[in-house]
Amino acid sequence: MSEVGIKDVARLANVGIATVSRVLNNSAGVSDELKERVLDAAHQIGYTTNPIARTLKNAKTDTIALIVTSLKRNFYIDLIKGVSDVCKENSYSVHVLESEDSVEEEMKMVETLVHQWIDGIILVPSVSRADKKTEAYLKSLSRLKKKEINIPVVQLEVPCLNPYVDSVVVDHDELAYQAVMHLTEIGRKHIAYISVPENSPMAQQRMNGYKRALQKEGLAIDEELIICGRFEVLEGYRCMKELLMKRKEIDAVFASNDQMAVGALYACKEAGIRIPEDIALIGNDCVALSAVSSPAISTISMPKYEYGRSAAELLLDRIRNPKEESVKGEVLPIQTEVVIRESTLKSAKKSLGTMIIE
Amino acid sequence: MSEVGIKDVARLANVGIATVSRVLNNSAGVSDELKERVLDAAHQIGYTTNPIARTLKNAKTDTIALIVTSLKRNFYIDLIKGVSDVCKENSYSVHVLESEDSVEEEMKMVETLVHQWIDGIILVPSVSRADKKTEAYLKSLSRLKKKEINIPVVQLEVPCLNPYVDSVVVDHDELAYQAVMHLTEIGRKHIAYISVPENSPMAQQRMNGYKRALQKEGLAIDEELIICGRFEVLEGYRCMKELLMKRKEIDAVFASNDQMAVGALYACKEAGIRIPEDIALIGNDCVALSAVSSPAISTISMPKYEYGRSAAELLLDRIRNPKEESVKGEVLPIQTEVVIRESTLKSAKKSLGTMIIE
DNA sequence: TTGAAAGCGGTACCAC
DNA sequence: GTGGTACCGCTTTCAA
Repeated sequence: MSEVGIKDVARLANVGIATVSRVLNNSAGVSDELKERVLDAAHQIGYTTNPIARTLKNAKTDTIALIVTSLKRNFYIDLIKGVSDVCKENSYSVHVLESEDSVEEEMKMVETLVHQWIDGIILVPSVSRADKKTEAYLKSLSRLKKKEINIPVVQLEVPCLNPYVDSVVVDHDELAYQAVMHLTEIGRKHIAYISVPENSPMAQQRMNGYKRALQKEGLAIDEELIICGRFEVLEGYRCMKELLMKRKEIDAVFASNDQMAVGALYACKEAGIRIPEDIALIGNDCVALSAVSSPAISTISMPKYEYGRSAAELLLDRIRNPKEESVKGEVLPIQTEVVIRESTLKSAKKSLGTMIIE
Repeated sequence: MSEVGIKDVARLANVGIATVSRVLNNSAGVSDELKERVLDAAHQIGYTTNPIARTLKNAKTDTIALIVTSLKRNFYIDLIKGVSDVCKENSYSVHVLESEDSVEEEMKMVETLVHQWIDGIILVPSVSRADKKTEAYLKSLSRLKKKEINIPVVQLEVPCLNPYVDSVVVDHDELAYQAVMHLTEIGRKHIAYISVPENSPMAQQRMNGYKRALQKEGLAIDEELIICGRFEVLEGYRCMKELLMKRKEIDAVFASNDQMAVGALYACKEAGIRIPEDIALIGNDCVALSAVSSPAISTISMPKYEYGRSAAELLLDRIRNPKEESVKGEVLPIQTEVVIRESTLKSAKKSLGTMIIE
C-alpha cells in the first residue's frame, strides 16, 4: 500500500529517472527497448504519477472551477452537466461552487481558487452595484495569475463588466422582449413583471426589454406593475400576492424564472384567479417545474447543456492557447426561444400543451 | 505578480526558513521578537503559503469529495448545502461529483480522488448487484489510503455493504411502510408502487416496507401493481401509464420520489383520472415540485440539510481522529415523516393543503 | 532558540 | 539516447 514513486520504476527498469519521466510523458528520444522496460516496470508495481508533485513543478492542476449563484436554481443543473462533460472528455476535474448571490463569497472563492493554482474559472457573477472593492475585483478577473501563468476566466449569463474577459452570454433584453411580445400577441394589455432584485446588468437588460416591448405596442408603462424578488418559488408567490393586493388591472404576468412563475401560479389559484383566462402567465428557463404544473406554464427556453459545453470549450481553449491580456474578450451569444404552453393559450382551452421536460 | 515564497519572507525578515515555517504554523519555540519580524515581513510582501507544496509534504489536501448519483435529483441539493456549510466552517473545500448511477463511474471517481490525495469522501453509492469487481471495490472502501494515511469514507442513504465504513442512513423499509400505511389509513385498498430500478439494498428495503404494510392491513400483494423506473419526472409518467394500461383496480399509488410522483400525476390527468378522488398519490423527498403541483402531492420528508451536516461532521471527525480499520463503522439514522397534502386528502375537498416548500 | 539541509515526487535542463 | 541533478515551495529533523 505504500506509495510507489518514479524512483522505484527507475530502479526496477534499471534506467535513469529522467528516462522514466520521458517515457511516461511520451517525450521523443527514448529507444524502444528502454521504453518497453520502463512501461513494464511501471505496470508491474502499479505506478501512476502523483498529480500533486506534478502540479508543484508544472503549475498545472488540470482542474477548473465553476461558480454558480445557487444550485437551487434548476436552470444551472444542465449547464453544469455540459461543463462537466467537456471536462471529462478532456481529463479535467471540475469544482462546482455556489456563491449564494454574494459578491463577497464570490471574491473569496476566486481568491482561494487562484491560491490553489486552479487552471481556469467559469463564473456566473453575482455582481450587482460597483463599489471600489468590487470594481478592483472585476478588473482583476482578466489578470489572475499563478507563477506568471495566466488563469483564464469565462463569464456566463450576464454581459461582462470587464471587457477583457471572455464570456458566453444571453441577451436578456431580447429575452424579456420575446416574453412580453408573446403576451401582447395573445391580446394582453396590462402586463405585470416579476423582476429580479438589484440593479445588476441582467436586471437592467430585462427591464429594457420589458419596456421596449410595451412601447412597441403602445402600451403604458406602469411602475406599479413591476415588482422584485429572488429566483425562488416562494418569492414568486410573495410577489404575485403583492401585485394582486394593489387591485390594479392585470391580465398577464412575466415572471423572471419558472420557479417564480410557479409560485405566482399558486398565489393566483389561492385568489381564485383563472390562468390563462383571467391572467396569462409566462416564466423563463424552461425547467421541469413549469412543464408539470397545471396549467403548464409557458416559458423561454435556451440550450442550457450546450451553454455549459460552449463555456467549457472556450475556457479549455484559453488554457491551452492563452490570449494576450490586452485583447478584448470573446463574446459568444446564446439564443432563446418562446415555449408556448397552457398558461398563455389564447383560446384557453384545457389542452395539455407541449410537455417539454428535461 | 510573481509568486512570493517562504524564502522571500525569510530573507526580508532576516531569519532562517525554518523559523518562518514555525511562526506560520504556530509552532512553539520562537522568540517573540523573531515572530513579530516574520509576521511583519509576510504581511508586507503579501505572502500566503502554497497549499500544493504543503500538500506534497503533508499528504493533506484539506479537500473532501461528495459523490451523489445525480444533481437532477432535487433531493440532493439541500444535502449538498449541509455538507458545504460544515466544510466551509472548517476550512475544507468540497468537490461535488455526479456518478450518474453508474458503478463504473463511481469506481473511477473514487480512484481518481484517492490518487489526488483527497482527505475524505462522502458517498451516495450507486451500487446495485455485486459482481466480483464491485465486491472488491466495496471492500476497498474501508481501506483507502494515501501514503499510509487512511482516507475515511462516509456512505449515505443506503445501508452500507461494507460494515467497516461509517454511514448516515435512512430506514427505507420504514419510509415505505409509513407511506403505504398512510394510504391505507385513508381507506385505500389497491395500492400500486412505482419503485426504483435494480436490486439495490434501497430497493429491497422499500419493497419490504411496502409489502409489510399491505400484510399488516391484510391486503393482497399484487406483483402487477409494482413497476420500476428511474428517479425522473418522465419515468414516473411512463410508469403510471403502464400501470393504467393494465386496467387493474387501483385506488392509490406510492411513488418512489416526488419527481416521479409529479410525472404520475400528469399521466393521471391525461387519462382523466381525478386525484385524490379516484387515485390517492404519495411521493417521497418533500421537494418543491410536489408542493406546487395541483393538487399538491403528499410526500415523505426528512431533514435533508441536517443530513448533509451530519455526514460532513462525521467525516471530518474521522479525518481528525482516524479509527482502526477493523472497527465497525458507525451508523447514524435519519428520521422520516409523512407530509399530508391534497393528493391524499380523505374528504377530497380542494383545500390547498400545507405549502411546504424548501 | 535558531538555521541548514534533507526530503515530498516529479520535470527538464545540461552534460555525456 | 541517456542519466545526473537542480528545482518547484514547504515541513521537519538534526546540529549548533
